[in-house]
Amino acid sequence: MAGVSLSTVDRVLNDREGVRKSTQIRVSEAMQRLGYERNLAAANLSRRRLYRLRFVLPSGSNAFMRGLETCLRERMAGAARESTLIEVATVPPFDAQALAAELRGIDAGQVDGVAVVATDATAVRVAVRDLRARGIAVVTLVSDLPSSERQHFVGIDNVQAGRTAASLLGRFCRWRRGKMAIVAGSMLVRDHVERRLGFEQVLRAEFPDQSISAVIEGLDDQDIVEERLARALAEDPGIVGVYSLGAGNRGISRAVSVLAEESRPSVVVHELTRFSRDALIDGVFDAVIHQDETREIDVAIRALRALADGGFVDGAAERIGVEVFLRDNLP
Amino acid sequence: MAGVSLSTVDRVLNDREGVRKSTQIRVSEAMQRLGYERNLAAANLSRRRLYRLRFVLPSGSNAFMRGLETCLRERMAGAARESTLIEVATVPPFDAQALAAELRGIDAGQVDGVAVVATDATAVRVAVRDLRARGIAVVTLVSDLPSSERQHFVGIDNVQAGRTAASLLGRFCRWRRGKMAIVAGSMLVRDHVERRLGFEQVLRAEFPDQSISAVIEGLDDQDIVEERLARALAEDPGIVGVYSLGAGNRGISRAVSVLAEESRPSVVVHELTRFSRDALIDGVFDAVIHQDETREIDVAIRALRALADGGFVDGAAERIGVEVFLRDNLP
DNA sequence: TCATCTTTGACTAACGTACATCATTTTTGC
DNA sequence: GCAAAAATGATGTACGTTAGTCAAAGATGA
Repeated sequence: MAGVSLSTVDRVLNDREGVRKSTQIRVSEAMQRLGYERNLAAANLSRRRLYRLRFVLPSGSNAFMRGLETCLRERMAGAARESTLIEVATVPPFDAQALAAELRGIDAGQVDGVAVVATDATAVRVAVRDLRARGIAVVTLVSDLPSSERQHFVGIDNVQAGRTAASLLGRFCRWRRGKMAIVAGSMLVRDHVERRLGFEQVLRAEFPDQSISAVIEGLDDQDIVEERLARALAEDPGIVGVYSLGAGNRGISRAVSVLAEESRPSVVVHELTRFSRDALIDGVFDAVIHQDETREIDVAIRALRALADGGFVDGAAERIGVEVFLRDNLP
Repeated sequence: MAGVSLSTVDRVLNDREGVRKSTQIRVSEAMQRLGYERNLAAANLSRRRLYRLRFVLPSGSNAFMRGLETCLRERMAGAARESTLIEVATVPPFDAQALAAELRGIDAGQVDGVAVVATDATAVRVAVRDLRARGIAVVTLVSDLPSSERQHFVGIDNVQAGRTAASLLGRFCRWRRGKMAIVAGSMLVRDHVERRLGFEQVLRAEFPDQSISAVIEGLDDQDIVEERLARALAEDPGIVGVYSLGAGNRGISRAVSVLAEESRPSVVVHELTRFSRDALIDGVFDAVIHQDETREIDVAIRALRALADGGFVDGAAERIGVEVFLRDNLP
C-alpha cells in the first residue's frame, strides 16, 4: 500500500534510522488506513522481551502493606507467564533517606520499571528523577509523590476517601447530632492530611450540625490509639462518630467495644484487613473504606509494562476506586 | 530429561494419541520437575487461535444493560488485539423463548463461547445444555441460571446486595425509627427476590425496630414507580427509608424530590447510571449499590477464553463485588 | 520368527514480528 | 556528471510453539 518493502515497514515501525521523512509518512498513513495493529505477543516473542519490574514497599508490621506484599508474591507466577519478572524490596517506613538510597541502587541494566510506595520528601523526588533519567519507568503506589517525575499514581484519591467517610458518618449520625472524633496517624503524612481535608469539607458543607472534636494523633500505633481514643470517649459523651484515617484499627476496636452498645459511636476506618474485618463482623465498626490491593498491583504491573514500552496509561480505565465495605458486602 | 524427542513432548503436551502411557507419565513428570510452563502467546500465534465469543443481552431501554453494551463495544478493539472476536446479540427482555431461540441458533463452527444475561426458565436451561453439548463454553452474566450447565456466573451475589442495602438504610435511619419501603420490579425475577430476601434478613436481625411496609411493585417502569411510591409516601409519613431493588430510578427520584428536604426518606437504589448518579449528586439518593460492568465484561471474556481452552475459572480472583457509591466516591 | 501394529524420532513449514547483513537503487553535493 | 552518502530492498535467522509427514525402532501376537 505504501509501495515499500517489508524492510522499510519494519524500519518505520520500530523507528530505526535511515528512512526518508516522506516515506516514513507514507508508511504510517498506510498503516493507519489499513488499521494495522502490531501483534504485541509476536513482537515480544521475537524480541525475547522480559519486563523486569521492582516493587519497593515499606517494611514493618503494617497489615495493609504486608497484605500488599503477599498479594504481589501471589501474582509472580502469573506474571512470569507473561514474561514479567517481579522483584520486591522493602525499606523502613517513613524513612526518606533509606528509600532514596534503595532507588538510587537500582540498575537500569537490571530493571525496566519501578513501583514505589512513596514517602513524600525531596530526596525521594530526586531519586525518582534519576531513575527516569536512566530510562526506568516509575509509578507510585498507594502513596503518591506529587510534582515528581513519576509517570502515574496507582492508588485512591485520598480527599475523596475522606469525603466518603464523612458522607457515611454524617448519614449514620444524621438523627443523633453530636461530635465527630478524627483519629489520625500523623499530620506529617500526606495521605492523612488529604483524608482529613476531605472529611472536614463534606462534614461542614453537608452536615453542619455535626461538629468535629480535636484530632487525635495515634501515630499508627494500636496501643497509643486505644489509650487516647478511650480517654476522649470517656471525657466527651457527645462523640457520636469516629473516623480513623490511619492505621491502628485494633486500638480503635478495643476502645470502642468496651462501651455499652447503645452508647457506642458509629465508626468508620480505613483498609480491610483481618482485624478490621473482624471488627466489622462483630458490629464494632460500621464501615471500612478500602482500596483493592489486588487491583492496585495488577494496574501497577500493566502500567509499568506499558510505560516501559514507551506507551501510556489510561487513567480512567485504570482508576482505583474508593471502596466501601459494610459487614454485609465483605468479599 | 524424560529421554524423549521434541515430537513426543509435543504429543504429550497436546495430548495427541499414539504415546505409551508410561512415557506419557515420564514426560509429564519431567515437565513438573522442570517447572515448564507452555508459552500461551507463542502457542496461540502458531495455532492462529481466535477466540470467538458471543454476548447475548436483553434489548430495550434499561440503562444498565445499554451501559453494559456500550462498555462491551468499547472493549472490542482491545480484545481484537488479544485474538478475541466479540459479537453482541440482543433479545427482548424477560422473553425466555426468544432467548432460547437465539441460543439455539448459535453455531459451534462460528462461536467458542457465549456469555448470556439469563432469563430464568426451563427453555433457556435446555438451550444452555445444548450449547455445552456442542462444545461451546457458557457463562451467565449479571443474572444467573442456577442448576443449569453454565460453567460460571459473572455477577454479584444478590442476597449480599440486599443485605448491604439493609445495612446502609438501617444505619442511616438508626436514630429515626420508622418504616422501610421496598420498591421492586417484579417478584417474578430471581434477582429481585434475592435482593429482597437479603434486605429483610438483615433488617429483621440487626434493626428490629425498623419495620417493612408492603412491597411496591413498579414493573421496572419509571412512571409506575413514581406514581405508586408517591402514593405510598403520601399515605404513610412514617416511611423513613426507601430501597429500590430494580430499575425505574427516575421514578424514585421524582417521587422523593417533591418532598421537603427534612421529611425525605433515606434512599438506596441499584445500578449507577447517569440518572442515579445525578440523583446522588443532588442529594435525592443516599447510596447506590452497583456492580462494575467494565469488570464484569473483562471477567466474562477471561472466563470464556479460559473455558474454551479447557481451563477453569478462579472464582475468588474473578469475583464481582457489591459496590457502594455515595455522592462522594463516584468515579 | 515374521508380519503387523504401535510408538517414537527427525524434519519441515508456519504463526507475526525483530533484527542483522549485504546488495542495490536513489539522492545529494560539488 | 560523478563519487559519496543515504535510502531502500532482499534475504536469512530467530522467538516458542503447533502440526504435519515419513521413516525407524520397538512391541505384539500367531
